This record gives sequence, structure tokens and C-alpha cells, in this order.
Amino acid sequence: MGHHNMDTILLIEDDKLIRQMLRDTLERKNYIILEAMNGKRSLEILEHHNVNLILLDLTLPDGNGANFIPHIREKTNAPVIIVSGEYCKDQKVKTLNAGADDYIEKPFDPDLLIARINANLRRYKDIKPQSSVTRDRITHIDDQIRIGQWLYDPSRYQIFTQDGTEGELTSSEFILLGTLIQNAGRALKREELCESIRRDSYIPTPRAIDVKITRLRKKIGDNTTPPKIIRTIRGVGYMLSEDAIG
Amino acid sequence: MGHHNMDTILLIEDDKLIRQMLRDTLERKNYIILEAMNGKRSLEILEHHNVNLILLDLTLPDGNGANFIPHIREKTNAPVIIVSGEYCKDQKVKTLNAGADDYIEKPFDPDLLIARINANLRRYKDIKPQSSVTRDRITHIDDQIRIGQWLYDPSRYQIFTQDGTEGELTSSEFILLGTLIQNAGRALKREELCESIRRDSYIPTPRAIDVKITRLRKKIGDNTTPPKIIRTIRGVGYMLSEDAIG
DNA sequence: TTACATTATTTCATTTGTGTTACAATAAAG
DNA sequence: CTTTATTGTAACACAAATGAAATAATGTAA
Repeated sequence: MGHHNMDTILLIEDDKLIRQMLRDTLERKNYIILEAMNGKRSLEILEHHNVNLILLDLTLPDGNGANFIPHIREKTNAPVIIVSGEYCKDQKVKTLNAGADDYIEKPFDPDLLIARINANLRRYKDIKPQSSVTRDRITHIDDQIRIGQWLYDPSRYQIFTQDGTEGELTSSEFILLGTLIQNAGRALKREELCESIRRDSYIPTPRAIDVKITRLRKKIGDNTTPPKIIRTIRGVGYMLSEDAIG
Repeated sequence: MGHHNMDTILLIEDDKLIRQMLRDTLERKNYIILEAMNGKRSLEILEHHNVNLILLDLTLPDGNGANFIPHIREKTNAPVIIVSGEYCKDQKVKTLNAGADDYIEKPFDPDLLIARINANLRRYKDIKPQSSVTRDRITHIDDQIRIGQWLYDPSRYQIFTQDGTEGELTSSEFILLGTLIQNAGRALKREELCESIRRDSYIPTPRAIDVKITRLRKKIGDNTTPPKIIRTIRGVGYMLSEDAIG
């Protein structure tokens, strides 16, 4: 995909006009832009997207921007460039110590900003060759599928044995199993599995998946040690064995 | 940490004012917004980011929006909602056939738009388990890669021999190997390797890498003296031999 | 060769990750 | 509303992985 320079920049800036100005400037240089009007939101965005560089305003409605740097660092190592309203040497030192990578004052020359951004991106890439996580396409199950000694029946939201005996999966266990089946032979992280069973406005902790997996294993009879159908991928999550389906 | 509803919406719309209006409306509902002013750029953005839903204007500078649907579908299965300037039944049918999921006309009621968006997101999630972007340091190697006599399989977080025998790498050994593969032919400093496997808030001593390398060499069968696959670069660190991969 | 520096390997206490149960919170059913 | 089923968290036991330290082996320079 040889588009060079398609890096993503997250703008954390409360002033809408400045955001818009920055967006215009940077989009002209072919960057992909994400905007956050405050610190809290920026963290939420980082939870969902890989960004290559962050422009961080110091005066945010929910606190001094510098205070967010540690939280940003928990989520990404992308370079953080501070955009400060007025020059203040103490503050500069303080923010750089806090983990910022560069510091630039308003008003700034657009070309200078671009230059700084490029320099930081270059440095970042030298240290960490890293790109966005790939996302496999997942197909919908519409036919019955054999899973172990069971038949997974999407139309009835339940599993059955050959002789018609009905399983006892709850709906979320059924969905979880479906997700595993759709991705058989691929290790799924707890977070991915969480997504598949989450109810609106509530996301369980990753450990809740362990409990569900335990129950699921028991109900489908995956009782060898270690389990053969739903395998544990230590440090990652779980994977349905390809041998188990058909 | 309930970030529910933190879905990402890609706006494909040439009119800046409408883009801005949509952004305002949707950001108020906590969606993350990406903007593309034309079809070509939208495809580039999709190359880099996972989006949950797409709002597609039909009148774009580089062609009718409907023509982009197949290209969008090559990159994502996220629902596409057409935003049309004027109502035209033929066009509606045509775009829905082309793969759009919903159709809404300008001018539209913001609440209606939100309702349609939510409905489509819900439907999409019923079908596809959605993995949020994760930030772990797992390699982004997409395909299996030969390494020595092994096959490095990112989807299973494990290495395998030609005949399917499974390796015994731990997840961090697997990640370490991935880092070496990504940088094959380049000597990596211990500090760099530390980075790739470090757990949150803990940085091991560089010597810990030696131990991991020893274990890794043993497990991949790199047992010549000196080792040929993972070579020691004295005074620097380690380097994966380019001959070993393919 | 020796003397020194760097890396390899083993050991083992510590840390981390997972399986499981019990229970509380929540949703569903009567 | 009460009862029941489902669900997720907390707690604990256990297993695996990890890395610091000690020791052995190897490379390097003189």
C-alpha cells in the first residue's frame, strides 16, 4: 500500500477554530486527523485507534495537558508534541520531563510545525517499527456447524447432539461460541471476545471471559486437560481448535 | 471505564460545512469522527483505520459515491449509510444493491440520523464481533513466515513445522521473535528488544534478553556454534539472519 | 598466551496468568 | 412484586513464565 506519509495525528485542543486550522494545514499534507476537544476524550480515542503522533494543547477544559501525558503513555508511545499558548521555560522543562517529545509555541509557523511533526515521526519509526493491528474479516455463520460432538444451530440459538438432545447454552455463551467458531484456528484476545458479548453500555472485564469459557467448556464437554476444543493461548486469550469444527 | 458507544464514523463528504455540521452532531453523541473530502481519500483512511460505520455522500468530486461502495467493501464490512442530496427512488435501489446498508436524504433530522446510525451499528455488531484497536506489542506480520525450519503464524501466536507440529513458544518469546523477524538483517540493541516485550510499568534489565534469546534459540533449534539464525552481535545485541527467513 | 570483557546457561525465588468456585448484582420470568 | 436464571466480580489455588544472580563459556585485545 505504498502511500507514504499517511500517518495519523491526534489533535487534543479545546479551541474549535484552532482545531479546524490545524486540520486544514495537516490534511493538506495528507495526514489523517483525529480530534479530541479534551483530555478525557483523547484517551478514549487512543483506546480505539492507532495514532502516529499527538499534538497536545496545554490548556484543556479538564486540566493541564501535561497531566495527561502519563495516561497517554499508558496507551501509546507515539510522540507527543506540546502546543503551548505562551512560552514559559519552566513549563517547557516540566512537560518534557513528563514525557513529551517536543514543544512548540503559539502562534506557530505552519511549515515549522510540519517540520517538527516529520522529525518526530521519523524518530519514532526508527525506534519502533509498528503499524496498526490487522483485522480479519469475519463471516456470519448461517449453516449448522459441527463443534466437537455438538451441532451449532444459529437458527435456534442452541447446540444439539446428533440424536437431538438440546444443549444448555445461554445466549451469551452461544454468541461467544459463535465468535470462536467464526475465528477457529485464530487466537482471540479477551478484549475481542468481550466485544462480541458486550451488552450496550456495559463492557465486562477481560477476566469475565475466563468464567464464561469455563462454563462453556463444561457445557460442550471439553474436559480434557488441557482442553482440546477451546484452547488457552497463554498471554493472549483463547482459540477454537480447527480440528474441533467441520 | 465505560466507553460504550465509542464507535468511529467515517464521513465521506466534499462539502466542508456539512462535514463540520455532521461532526458536531455526532461528536456530541460521543462518536469518533474521521473525515474524507473525496472517495479516494476515504479508501486511504480505511487502509489505516478501523471504522464502525460510514456516511457516504453521493456527490463527490471524484465521482458518484455509489461507485466507491465496492472499493469500500474490499476494505471493511462496516455499514454504509448513503446521504443523498435529493430523493430518487431509482438511485436508492441502485445504491442499496451496490452494497449500501441504509439511505437517508438531505436535509435530515439529526435525531433520525443518530437513530439510523445506532440501528446499523447494532446490526453490524450482531453479525461481526468487533475488535477494538489494541495496543499490545504483538507483531503486525500478516502472513505466515518461514523462519529456519519453522512457520511463524501470527494468527495462532505460535510457530509450526511443515508437518504441523506445534512449537512451544511463550507469548513473549513469540513477540520477541516477531520483532527480530521484522528487523531481519538489522542488529537490534538489547534495549530495543526490551521495549518490544516489556510489560506495563516494568522494564527488565538488558541481561534478561540474553536469557530469552537462549530459550528462543533452543526452542527454534538454533543450536549451531555460533548460532546461525539468531546471531549475536557482540557489543550491540542480536540480529536475525536474513537467510533464515523467507 | 594472559587478562579482560561480553555473552551463554542454569538455577530459583518471584511474578504473572489461568481455572475455578462462591457470591452479589442484574436481568428475566412468573 | 417475588422467584429464578444469568452474569460478572472477587477470591483463592495452582501452573507457567519470567528475570536477577551466579557460574560457565566464549570472544577480544595485548
